[in-house]
Amino acid sequence: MSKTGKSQSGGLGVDRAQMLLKFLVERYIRDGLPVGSRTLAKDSGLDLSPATIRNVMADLEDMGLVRSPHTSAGRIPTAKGYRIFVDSLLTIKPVHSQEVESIRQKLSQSSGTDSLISHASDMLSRITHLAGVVTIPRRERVRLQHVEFLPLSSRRVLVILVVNGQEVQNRVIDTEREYSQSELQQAANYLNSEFAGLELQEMRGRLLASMQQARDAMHHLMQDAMRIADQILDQQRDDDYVLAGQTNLMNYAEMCDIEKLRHLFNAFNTKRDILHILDQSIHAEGMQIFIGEESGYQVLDECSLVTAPYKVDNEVIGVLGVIGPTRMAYDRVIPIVDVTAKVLSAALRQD
Amino acid sequence: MSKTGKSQSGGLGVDRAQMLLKFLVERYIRDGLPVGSRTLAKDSGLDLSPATIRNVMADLEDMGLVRSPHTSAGRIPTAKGYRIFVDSLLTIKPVHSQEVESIRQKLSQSSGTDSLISHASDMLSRITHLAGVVTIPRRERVRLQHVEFLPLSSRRVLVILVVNGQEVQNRVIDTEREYSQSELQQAANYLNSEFAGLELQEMRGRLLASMQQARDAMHHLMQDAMRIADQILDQQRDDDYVLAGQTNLMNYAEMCDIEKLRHLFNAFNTKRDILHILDQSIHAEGMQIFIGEESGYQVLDECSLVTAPYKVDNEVIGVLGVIGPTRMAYDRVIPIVDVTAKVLSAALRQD
DNA sequence: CGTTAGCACTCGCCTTTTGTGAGTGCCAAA
DNA sequence: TTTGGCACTCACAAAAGGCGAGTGCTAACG
Repeated sequence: MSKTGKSQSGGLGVDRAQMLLKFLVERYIRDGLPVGSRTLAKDSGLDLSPATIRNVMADLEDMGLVRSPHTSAGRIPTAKGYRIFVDSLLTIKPVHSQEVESIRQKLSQSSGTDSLISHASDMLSRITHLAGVVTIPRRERVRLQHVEFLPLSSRRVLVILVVNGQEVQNRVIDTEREYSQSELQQAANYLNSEFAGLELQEMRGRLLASMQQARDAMHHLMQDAMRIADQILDQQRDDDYVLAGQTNLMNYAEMCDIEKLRHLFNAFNTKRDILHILDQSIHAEGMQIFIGEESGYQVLDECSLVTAPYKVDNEVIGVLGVIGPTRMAYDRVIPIVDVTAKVLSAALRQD
Repeated sequence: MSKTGKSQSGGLGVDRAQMLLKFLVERYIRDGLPVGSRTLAKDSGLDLSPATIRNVMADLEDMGLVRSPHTSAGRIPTAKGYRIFVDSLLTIKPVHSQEVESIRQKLSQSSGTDSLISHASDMLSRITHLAGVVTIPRRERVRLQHVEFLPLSSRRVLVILVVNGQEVQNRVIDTEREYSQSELQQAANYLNSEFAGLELQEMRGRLLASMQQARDAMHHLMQDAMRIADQILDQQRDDDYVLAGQTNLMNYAEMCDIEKLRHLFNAFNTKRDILHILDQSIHAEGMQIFIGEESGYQVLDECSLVTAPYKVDNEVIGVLGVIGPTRMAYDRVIPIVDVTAKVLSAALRQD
């Protein structure tokens, strides 16, 4: 009845419902308490009586955008309600310039990819008071810069690979036969002169080809080196993330349930599920927001995840974001995540 | 009165009090509930009436070994009570052989110091159901094996140091002037031939001496290299630990207080305080047990820490242990920590 | 027809009350 | 020295009551 009435009232009526939803969500985010019709009537700015509001609320409830925790409490937004709010009602708050500056400063003064990542995560958690998460960058193109073989014992060789400018990867391999120092040197020289600057995958191909032609003495060592390259490519795949400020999450009332918190923290440690969700955002072009149950993962019930990809050379190489209660200040968090991604991208470029 | 009475009763009386304390602590550890005189009378094996027990309890309370949470509850051990219990009453339970085996297996199949450490931590937490902690090994003697300079850009050089067999450290330095590839090569050769096999500190000394004599062209680069060596020594100092199974702590009733838990977790993240306590155990010769307030750190109230040092070549290079509620199963935990330290030591030796 | 006031009703939450039982301390007797 | 007895103390749980915010519905109003 009232539903049809509302839809018949044309654009204005819908607008009013949306205004009220917006106000309700904002209020609930602010106070964490169910919002009643009286509050809405008084503070929404619209000149309506509580009774009218109640009718609108009934409509919103029918649409599945709000719900009452119990008979005589106000309404709180559902995941669907948050969705509408975030997608079309949200007024983004500009980031405080001193916050941007502090991020920039922190990231500019940190050297090395690793510390960059962990500082980014830290800044995210500190500014938003939520948990910050940044995936370890995964470069599709792993470019060999330099390789070094170092004999450890008779049949063990330490392989050091410098890739992508300044990342150092190292691994011990057990060789099939003993190599002399000069042999190792020779092999390294060969690889460096032939393949420096190439991507690991390409190097792999060429190495295979050249080995088929000339089955030289280095054959086995080269094969081992290739195995290493493969391993590095593999390792690249099952990557990792850095989390900061988990403890922030303990401050929120909705997290008072210790059992829930435990599961969430377990998920953080296990990493698998979280990585899976983050993976979804790495392939999306822009920011992504997962609200509560939407993520499909039980542990993230009542939690939202705001993510933004970061890139180098216009290529997405990782995702960062924050995890917090569904009831987070999206208007502040979204731009902060956005700007952090940009600053991190910039910092990585000149790195 | 009764106190003098007890001490006059000679050895037997004291024994009885100790027996009762032991039983009380064991029972409290098992159930987590205050233990009353009736329970003690019924299950302690001693043939005494509750009233007698009460007298003994009053004595123990006077000595500060037990206390009542409130007027009409049983007694629970104080930190001092736990101390006596652990120091002189505890009957150690042998470690289940399959547990030792699982530790050994896990550690033997992990390659590299880092994974060894984190697996050790993981096993500790898994077997004890508490939080496991293992410090990153700090070798007093950092022995240079090989050094490599790699030009990144005009004034940036990547320094790769291989130390202690297979550990690779790398750092980027900004140089004062531009060095050619051959200059870098030359410098590396010099360092490798002169200092390979020496400890960093000794190298530092000799380098200083030789630089005073011959102020050669490499002067600055050498200085930079020395700075790196220093940094590595420094970094060695303010080291780090690996924590596993924090979430286990959430299972314990005494941790239901979210505020307390938050502080504890914060301490884990900050690392400073925890490191400080662990530092104390690294200089002690054997196992160490910190009970509750004894540690002197507020956050570890109601928590105990059981640690054991681990060594390589008879030199202590780190500490491992578990953190849990004061009310932990010391009889099981202590030997587990002990054996894990031994297994880790063994695994590191052949590494 | 949308909007509003009025009203009965619901229900979470807080406080108070009350009962219960485990456990104590003390005393006097064995 | 040990024990039984007894009065007493409290934490804890369940029950009861009051409060108040908020709802849904209905009927009246412009």
